[in-house]
Amino acid sequence: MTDKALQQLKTAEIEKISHLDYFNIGITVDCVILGYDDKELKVLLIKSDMQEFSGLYSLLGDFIKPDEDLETASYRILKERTGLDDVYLEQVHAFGGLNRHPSGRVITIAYYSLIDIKNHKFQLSHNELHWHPVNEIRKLAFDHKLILDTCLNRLRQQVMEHPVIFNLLPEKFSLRELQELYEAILGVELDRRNFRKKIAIKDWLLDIDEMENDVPHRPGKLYALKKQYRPKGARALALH
Amino acid sequence: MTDKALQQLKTAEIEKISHLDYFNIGITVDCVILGYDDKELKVLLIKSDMQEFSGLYSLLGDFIKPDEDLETASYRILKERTGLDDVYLEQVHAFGGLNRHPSGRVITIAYYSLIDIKNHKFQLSHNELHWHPVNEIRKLAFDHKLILDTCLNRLRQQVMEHPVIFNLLPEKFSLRELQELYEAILGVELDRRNFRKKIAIKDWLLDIDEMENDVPHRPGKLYALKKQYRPKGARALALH
DNA sequence: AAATTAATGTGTCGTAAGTACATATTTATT
DNA sequence: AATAAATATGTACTTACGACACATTAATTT
Repeated sequence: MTDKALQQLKTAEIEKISHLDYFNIGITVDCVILGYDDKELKVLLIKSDMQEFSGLYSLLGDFIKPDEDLETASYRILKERTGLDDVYLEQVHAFGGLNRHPSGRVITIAYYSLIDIKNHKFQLSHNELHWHPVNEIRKLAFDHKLILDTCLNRLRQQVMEHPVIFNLLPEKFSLRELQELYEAILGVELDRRNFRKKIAIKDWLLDIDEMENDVPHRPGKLYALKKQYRPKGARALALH
Repeated sequence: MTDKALQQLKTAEIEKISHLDYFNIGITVDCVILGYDDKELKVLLIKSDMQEFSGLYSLLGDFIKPDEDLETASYRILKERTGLDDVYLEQVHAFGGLNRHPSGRVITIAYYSLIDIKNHKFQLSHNELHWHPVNEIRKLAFDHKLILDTCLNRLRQQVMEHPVIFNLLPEKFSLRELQELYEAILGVELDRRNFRKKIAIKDWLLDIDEMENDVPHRPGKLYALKKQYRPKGARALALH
């Protein structure tokens, strides 16, 4: 080994240390991937592979790569885990507590996304993935329960003001399905007449002149979200 | 140099590289520090010291230290720059575009804070600091104009629902002052009678039975925010 | 085929909040 | 004493919200 090479290695050691001072913070993106099925709001979780959290589930996340921005990273995770690339995605909050990750300092930026479980086929190659009803979740790995709750609160806010909820439904749906979804998200029962009045005022829906045909009772009319409210482009990002 | 030491240096080189792969992203906090003076909403800015942005101003920010969480970092910046430690602070959004910082990959987490300019003495040792009326700002260094606008939008939302605006005012204020502040933030003119009705319904204010005494016209009554709505503790963080 | 069941679909009334708008009162100033 | 400029306050109209009941339709059962 030449002196030059030695010097290079020493420099590396020094640089590594000074680097560690300010750059040894990992940055991840965590995705709260929400779906709606069986009249329940569900979140996609994976069994934690960390010793410290054995038996617990965690959200889907990954380190941000040096050459991808935040939205690209969260979109990549979604694509890798669900195979979907036409999803609603919204940044919610950054979490940076000192001890939130057992193996070092990791700051995470949390996103939530809304997908239609039924209308897409999954790459369920990762068979540690599971859909969990959000109401039954008591504990998650890391601070992921806090992240989940924060995202759910954001969703509840959004739902009252913006037509985001339709990302959880198939293209055509009945007003009953829509109401049940609102009830699942908000955790309250709604009066059918008042609900319909409220939706009518928003003027979000298109009467497509079709009826339900797979229900064991009187079929309801089907509606679709008006085009102008549909997320635009392949990557449906909510910009603020 | 022993073989062991050599090996250690080699390991350092490797670790530095793999470290660089995922940990060479800098993380900063940027603070949109807002104050209200002369019937205008103002933001505290500093002249950028970067070649690329010469002549432009930027928000106040700093790298996050390895041993401080996000709130601690933003609070530290506020304290360093304003000397204040009883401020309203709220996280707004993380910005992670690839080319937002000329000297490398830097992700920033933006906070806004509201302070009463007049009632506190400043450590204006940093005399590159200036208060700028937000309405007159056209361009800032980095992506700070986008960050500013994002924070202002968040503030406008909050203002309609929560009593955050009072952090910009002295303890005692008249309804006229309060209305002017709302008008400055929202950028609209409000009807005095309807405004007072709306504020009365909120039931935020305490009639302290004092009058203005420094105005060149008929003095108005003074009010204070009820205790229950005042930010609690030295570090007045808005938790969500 | 008739009766039953279970869901869809719709309207009204009372209450609360939002909006537009005008006049009397008080204080400082002239 | 008169004037100017701001404070303080109420009403009528419209719109949204919440509680509430009954007729209709289609599938299922008898």
